[in-house]
Amino acid sequence: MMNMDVALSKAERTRQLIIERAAPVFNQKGFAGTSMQDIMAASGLTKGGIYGHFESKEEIALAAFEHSAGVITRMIGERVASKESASDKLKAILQFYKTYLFSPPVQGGCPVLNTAVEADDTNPLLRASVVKVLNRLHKAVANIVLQGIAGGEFRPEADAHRFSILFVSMIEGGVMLSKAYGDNKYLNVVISQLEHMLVSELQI
Amino acid sequence: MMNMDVALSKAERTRQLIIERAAPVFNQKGFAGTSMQDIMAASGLTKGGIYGHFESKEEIALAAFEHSAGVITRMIGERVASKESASDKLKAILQFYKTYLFSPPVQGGCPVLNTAVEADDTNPLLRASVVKVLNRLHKAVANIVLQGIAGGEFRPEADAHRFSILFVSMIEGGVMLSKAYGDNKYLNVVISQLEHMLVSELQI
DNA sequence: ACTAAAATAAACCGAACGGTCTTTTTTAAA
DNA sequence: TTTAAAAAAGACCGTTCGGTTTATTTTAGT
Repeated sequence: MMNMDVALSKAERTRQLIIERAAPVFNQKGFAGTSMQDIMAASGLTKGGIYGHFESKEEIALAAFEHSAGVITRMIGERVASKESASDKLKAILQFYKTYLFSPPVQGGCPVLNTAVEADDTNPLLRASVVKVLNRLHKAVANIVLQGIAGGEFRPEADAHRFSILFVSMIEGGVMLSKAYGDNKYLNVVISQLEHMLVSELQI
Repeated sequence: MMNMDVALSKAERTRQLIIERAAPVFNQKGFAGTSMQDIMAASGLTKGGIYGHFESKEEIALAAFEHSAGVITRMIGERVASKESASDKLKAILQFYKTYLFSPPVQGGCPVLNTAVEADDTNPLLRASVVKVLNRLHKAVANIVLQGIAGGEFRPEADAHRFSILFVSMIEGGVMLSKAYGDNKYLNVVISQLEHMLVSELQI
């Protein structure tokens, strides 16, 4: 048996490959719209190979969504960490979403939006996973606002929780419109409004 | 053959029944997630009966989406028509969405959001239909703003097109969050912000 | 009441579905 | 280099898929 401490085992690497290859497929076609054939084609493995690593299609979808969400969360985290001020951090998130549709981290648009909309009435496990990611996102934004308040950069009476709800709603709404129209304009309008609100509602 | 002028033919009534019964199913499960079995169960007809009125599952989905969108468009239209001032008209739309998730006109949330998200990468026909509905919605909102400007109610420099983009994005984003969380709070925050923007950005 | 047409039921189609099982191949420690 | 275990292939499972076809029932004008 191979060394488990040094690196990923073959099985773990293959599992990861399946997840990475399946993620954009699920993100484009959805859970119901993606077949095992699609995952076979994307991963280059046969059914036997895939089911050696996962118990069900749903387990793959769950792992794929968490992977996609992780990619985005990490990219946002990097951009946020690279900025000092709270307003620069928020602007960095907005900048990230500006390039979202042209060069998407995971093909198919925003996995949170896609999965939330498909899963809310049909798949409790996926929905629960979406809620977890949304909570992370909300907390991240709210924490930046709170940091801005604590640092004297934002008004003390600013409502961090409320702002983060607007922040996320507007971005996801803008992503939906821009994807539907195939035109970045809608997302850009929303982002520029958020940049405006940053100044008019938060900044001292 | 029966009289075609007086009323809907049996065929037309049955076709309508299939559409009405299929609409909430498609809106909850999506196109890929809805099977002909589901439509058979919802309509009370067998496959043969259904396929006498439609050529394919896609044709039913298209008609169902247009029906769902029509229901909502009509409800909004009524509420808008019942108000005189532009700001009352916009407020009426917001009020309509406030009760959206508790008593949805079509089960499963917003058909525009649901269909846009599912169809954008997978179903050009459905996507085109979504874009049509979105255009109607945008024009309706923008026209109200323009009417408000013309009537001296809103500032002359108000950007109607831009406002309608924000209006739609925010509502749809709020609907997505509230549906995902199963909590109206998110949509309510977004709506109250839009009510605020109505005053602070449009009103003289 | 008769009848032709319209509407529906129900059996049926091949293909694709998610998932399993057995065999073969690959892997890596001894 | 051998060997036992792990991984993957590929045939196979019953079921369900969207859709068709044919037989039966219902409809409504005469």
